[in-house]
Amino acid sequence: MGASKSDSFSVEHNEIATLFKALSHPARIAIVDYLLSVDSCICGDIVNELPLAQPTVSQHLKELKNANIIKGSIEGTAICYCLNPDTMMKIESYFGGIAKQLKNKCC
Amino acid sequence: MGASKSDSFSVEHNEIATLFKALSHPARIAIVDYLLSVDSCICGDIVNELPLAQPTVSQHLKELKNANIIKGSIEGTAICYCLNPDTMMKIESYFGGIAKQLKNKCC
DNA sequence: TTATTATATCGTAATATTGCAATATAATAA
DNA sequence: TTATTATATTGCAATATTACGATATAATAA
Repeated sequence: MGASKSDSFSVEHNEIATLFKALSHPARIAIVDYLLSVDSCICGDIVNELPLAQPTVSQHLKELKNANIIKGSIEGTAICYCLNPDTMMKIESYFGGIAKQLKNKCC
Repeated sequence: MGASKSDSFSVEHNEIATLFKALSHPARIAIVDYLLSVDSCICGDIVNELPLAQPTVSQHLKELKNANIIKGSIEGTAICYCLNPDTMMKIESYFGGIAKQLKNKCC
């Protein structure tokens, strides 16, 4: 074995884990951070921001896009990426719920 | 190549990514969920809850412990695990900050 | 002491991720 | 049409993760 036994877990648990997996690499956190710091949506500038080759950045962007953390829209020759507020809010509310529950129970 | 180029990224970005990596597996999300649902802190019951062998669960618990997401205390022969509220609040505030910033900027 | 019970570690096979050079695709510009 | 520019995909090597049987450790019970 070696593959993750995702079938054995609930859809919800898999969804949350998939979301975190997309955010489990420093390059992808750096991309999210950069997209937050930029007023307008920037595309290939991300490649210049990161210490990684263009294909590697493209791969990371793809993973973020698959997880619905970012959205990309075509603008002429370039592609403009930005954060997806819906997904961010989803994660926030998940942890908001946990934080609320933790205030009552503790060991 | 193949290894993550963590040295090329900031300590902050690496820390957050490490935290999220600990939550990037459905089994570990299930553990967090279970610890939330249980009033008192439970130990080896986690093994019975999950569809995984004991060594595999132990390994997942170790990763959550290393990331400071859970804490373990010895209770006789057993070990009692519980969530670490500090780390949970840290994650909550990370997404809270993002949510706040996203309300102004959007594409 | 010798069980018993609970958890951790070792070793290893299967699989997944990371990174990049080379190349492909797609849209505009000349 | 042929560049040029921007991004995506392919293929592959290096490394990391996942899972578990076997075994080790640690604390109590008999």
